[in-house]
Amino acid sequence: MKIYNTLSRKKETFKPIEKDFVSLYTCGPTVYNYAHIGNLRTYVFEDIFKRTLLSNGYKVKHVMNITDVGHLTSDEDEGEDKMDVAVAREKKTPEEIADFYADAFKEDISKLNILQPDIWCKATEHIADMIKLVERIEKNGYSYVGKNGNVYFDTSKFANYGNFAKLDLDNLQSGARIEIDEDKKHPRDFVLWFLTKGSKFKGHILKWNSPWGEGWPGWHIECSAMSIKYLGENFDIHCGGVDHISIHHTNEIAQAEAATGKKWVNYWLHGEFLIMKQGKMAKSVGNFVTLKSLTDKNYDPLAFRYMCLNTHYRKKLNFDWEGLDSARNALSTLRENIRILKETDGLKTAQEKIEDYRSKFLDAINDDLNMPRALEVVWKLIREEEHINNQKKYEILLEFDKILGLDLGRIETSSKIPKEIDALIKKREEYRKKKDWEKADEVREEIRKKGYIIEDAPEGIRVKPI
RNA sequence: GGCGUGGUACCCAAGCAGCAAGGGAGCGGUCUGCAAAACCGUUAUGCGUGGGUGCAACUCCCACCCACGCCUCCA
Repeated sequence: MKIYNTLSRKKETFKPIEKDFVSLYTCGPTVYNYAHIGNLRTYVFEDIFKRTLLSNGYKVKHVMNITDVGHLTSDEDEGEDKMDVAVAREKKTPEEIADFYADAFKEDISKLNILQPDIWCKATEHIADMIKLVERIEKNGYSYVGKNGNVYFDTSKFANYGNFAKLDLDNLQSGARIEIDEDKKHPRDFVLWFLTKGSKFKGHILKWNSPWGEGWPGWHIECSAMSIKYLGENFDIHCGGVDHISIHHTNEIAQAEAATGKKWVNYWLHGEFLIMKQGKMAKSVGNFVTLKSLTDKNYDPLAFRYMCLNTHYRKKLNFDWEGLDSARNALSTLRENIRILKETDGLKTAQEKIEDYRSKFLDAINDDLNMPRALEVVWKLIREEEHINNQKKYEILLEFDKILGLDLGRIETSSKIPKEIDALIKKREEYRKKKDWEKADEVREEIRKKGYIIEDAPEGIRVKPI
């Protein structure tokens, strides 16, 4: 399969370090608030990627972190800690906040049919690993202690700093948007370990002892430390959002490689943003839409998943409600077709035709996860009239769904129809038998008002909640 | 100011040198007592604008316009 590697800015043929085995690290959520659908788009992309790896026969070891250490509102040694803000807002302990939002996150991804990682790792449970990594960096001479006592990474010592993000270091306007920190040798240096004592922000709750004094870890160190712990000093793939390329991942690479002295990650994949009319969605901007706000409006979470699949992961996705409606309708037609295929038979099967569809589908997903093209194959197969029988179509579509994750086999059952509605349906049937259409239509309208739609399909009556 | 991405029908969106995928919506039709669902047909001589290279350009090159992202925590 081919994937676009941010390291080379090219599509590359994927070759894992170990045959048939893939080590995968995906940047996880910060848990001081709900995830929004922009965050979730990235996890959907990563899920499609993981499912594609699995369908190519790889065993995948997937690690995802949970950032339950607060981030400062600025990467400098100032600003409030977001976790502390949540603590003040919700009057809970940091642990309670973190657990609450981590659970909410897991619920969200489960609703989106996203496969769980093999290992969840919480930052607060790996402070010792982070300290060890900072010590290695220190021992190798890549760090210094500022006047305020914070430990900084010395980017000038790391020869390839910024190559990953193609940063033009000479032309970066440091301080253009943020205050230059006097304690750093260079504005682009970043904190490995914050010291409580030196911090301008005094109310910080989470803190630990370290060789440099009591404090808390710099933001970037957690991913480096935990991924190395679970996947080794050199592993296959690291994923995240595009916003992380220039700072977070650039710094992670610097730290990890300064500590180990070897190449850290072979492939980097980044998902593009979901944006609204007024720009990107961000927790810090506060213009975010959660999955719950979708389900509150009776959208199937998988309609959002379909919406994500309709655009390539490296392209910005414009979110609006019309677009979500469009995805919902498409998914519903798709499911309806699957149901019909399951329940009916058709023409004779031409095996070579099936193989043709299968290979086109696999070509699409293996070409840097081209899901719009994969969906095209799905629709063409659905509407294929000539050569493939319905049972075969049904089988192969469910096979495709192992990657799409749209739960296409799900059938909107009539099983939970209340007795009251059931009685009305019987009543309507009686009118229909007598050809009293007026009365029958009245009953249909009554059923509709109670929230159900009746369809007189050729094979019988179907009832669906609206 | 620097770096980057993108502008394809009413909307979303593939394609990226050789007859412009797919979905949604609209319209017309088949089916139906009527609906609904489903299906069929239909909607870009055109791919932001202006130049250039090529037998051939949405696809390559140059300029310009517009939008968005990153350079600050952020998916």
